[in-house]
Amino acid sequence: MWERRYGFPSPSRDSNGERSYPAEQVYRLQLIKRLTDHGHRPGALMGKSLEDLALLSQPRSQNQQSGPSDDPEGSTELLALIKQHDATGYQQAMQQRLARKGLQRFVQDTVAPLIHLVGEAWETGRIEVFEEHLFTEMTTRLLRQAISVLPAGPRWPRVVLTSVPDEPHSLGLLMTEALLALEGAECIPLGTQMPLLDISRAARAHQADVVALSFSTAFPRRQTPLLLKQLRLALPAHIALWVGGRGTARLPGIDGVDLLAELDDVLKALTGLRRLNPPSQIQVIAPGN
Amino acid sequence: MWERRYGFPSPSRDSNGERSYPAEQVYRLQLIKRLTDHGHRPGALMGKSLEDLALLSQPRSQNQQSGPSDDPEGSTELLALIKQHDATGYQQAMQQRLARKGLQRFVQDTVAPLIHLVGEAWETGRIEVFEEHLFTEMTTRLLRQAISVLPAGPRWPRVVLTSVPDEPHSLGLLMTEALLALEGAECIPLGTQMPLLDISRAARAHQADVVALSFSTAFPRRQTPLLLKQLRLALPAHIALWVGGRGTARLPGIDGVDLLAELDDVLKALTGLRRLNPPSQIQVIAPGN
DNA sequence: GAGTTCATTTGTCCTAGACAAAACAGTTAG
DNA sequence: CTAACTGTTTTGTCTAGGACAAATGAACTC
Repeated sequence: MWERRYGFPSPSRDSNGERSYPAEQVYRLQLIKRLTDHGHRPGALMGKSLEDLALLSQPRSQNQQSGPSDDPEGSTELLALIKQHDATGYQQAMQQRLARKGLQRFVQDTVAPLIHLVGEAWETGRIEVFEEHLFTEMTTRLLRQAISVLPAGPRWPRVVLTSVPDEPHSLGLLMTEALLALEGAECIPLGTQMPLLDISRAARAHQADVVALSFSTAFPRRQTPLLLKQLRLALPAHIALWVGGRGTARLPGIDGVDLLAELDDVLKALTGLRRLNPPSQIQVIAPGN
Repeated sequence: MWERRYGFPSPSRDSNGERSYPAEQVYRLQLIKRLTDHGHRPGALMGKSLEDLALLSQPRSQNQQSGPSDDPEGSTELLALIKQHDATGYQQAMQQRLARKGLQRFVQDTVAPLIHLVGEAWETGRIEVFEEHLFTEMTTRLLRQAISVLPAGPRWPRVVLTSVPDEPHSLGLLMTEALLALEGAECIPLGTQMPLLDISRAARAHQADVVALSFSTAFPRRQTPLLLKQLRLALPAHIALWVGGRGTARLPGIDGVDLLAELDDVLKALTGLRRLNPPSQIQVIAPGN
């Protein structure tokens, strides 16, 4: 469509008349993809030169006035380990931080900023695909292990954690699970990419009090509101719907959907829910709403 | 295309002239999808009645003559726990089996058959999406934890584990990792869905001796051979390429690609590699081939 | 300065034609 | 009777341009 409409890209044709994209145009398209993901409009980008595009990519971290210690958690250091492909070193450095700070602060002050940093590096192409994968894998393992050693006990409320189709990112869910499990909630992690109807079925089957969804920045913002409305409709009224992740920034409010912009809001939402449905009501089905 | 060619599906149109598929046709399409995935051809299925389609789906477990104790590992029992949505019970039952049998036998005798059983249930629609997700999540956690407690030490060879784009299944990789890690190999798990060029980059960056890929039955068989040839070409000659999973059944042999049809073959391949490159050569770059 | 209306942008659907690769079937040779 | 070769059919995916609705941004009014 862009080819027809803007004259770019303009691929050559192979012997079968099929489009063949020169590496230069592919690179340009990758650049454009990054920029459109950040809100730039295709029509405005098509005419620009490679330099102009590169310029637009850069000045992202300009807005934040950086203090004397902009990176108190050593995220840069951790990222450096990843970029050296030192899986063991990374794991040890993270374990050390986890032991020093405790799980909650570790998640909020170390993991979350690091994920953000990696996301930024990803968007600007400063990190290789396999480096990002290694990071995700190692961090996932760390968090899973940290969660698995938490003490057992009576848990409430029951929270189903998952993401919608086309949203494969699981780290946000895992961080949330860590925070919730710490506070004594019962987490039912169902992986990512669950069709809407199945989310609803899962919530009923597991007698969940809450369904928590995560959206990354990469998720196509376009369809999010409709998606959430549909899910809210499919879900029984007494089950809360929590939605978080950077992909929910600047999302219009929806009735019956709790937007958790920051990780901190997860804990607030939990407190709020518990105030409304005091612990005496544990095991009561459908406490009303 | 099917609509144009076979007259099915024949969706109604909404007010915008866009196709709208009745639930019955969607169900029928799901049935057809399952059958084509198992080798049936679309043209032959289109004319059939719902009953005929259902009949074709059934007789899969017919071939194996079932002995008196067809399910010695209690897979059915474990699956039942999943279908009762009893995550805790499943986890405990698995932990118990793991403790009793040891990791290697656990993986080969319990996890692998169970994954197979779940896959079968999935293909015939006898398991809900969210049940399959819960199973995957719980099993993943189990295996990861089992791997993480293995003792450290000098490890060789270095094996990069990943899958190609459009192949999101990770349990096969995780089982392989468990077996390899047990035998003292150094595993570098890079998650799933890595573009070919990045697999090659990763292998170089991590100085891997082996790249191990996993293909599930759901992977489009069509493109597998070409994919593997391309990857083999992109990869340095001294790095072995191991390919496994049920998606590689009936795959034509490819030069320089080791087909591991069964989990057991992983261990054989490891032994073979070690015989060719004896441990004295540890740290030697590109031992020739 | 905030809300409403209009114009533009943009993604996604529509139809129909063509062809190459894969799968099958039939034939021939050992 | 098996195995390799050849021709035919099936099947997926590409091609082209047309249309329209939802999303976005700009201009206007209160």
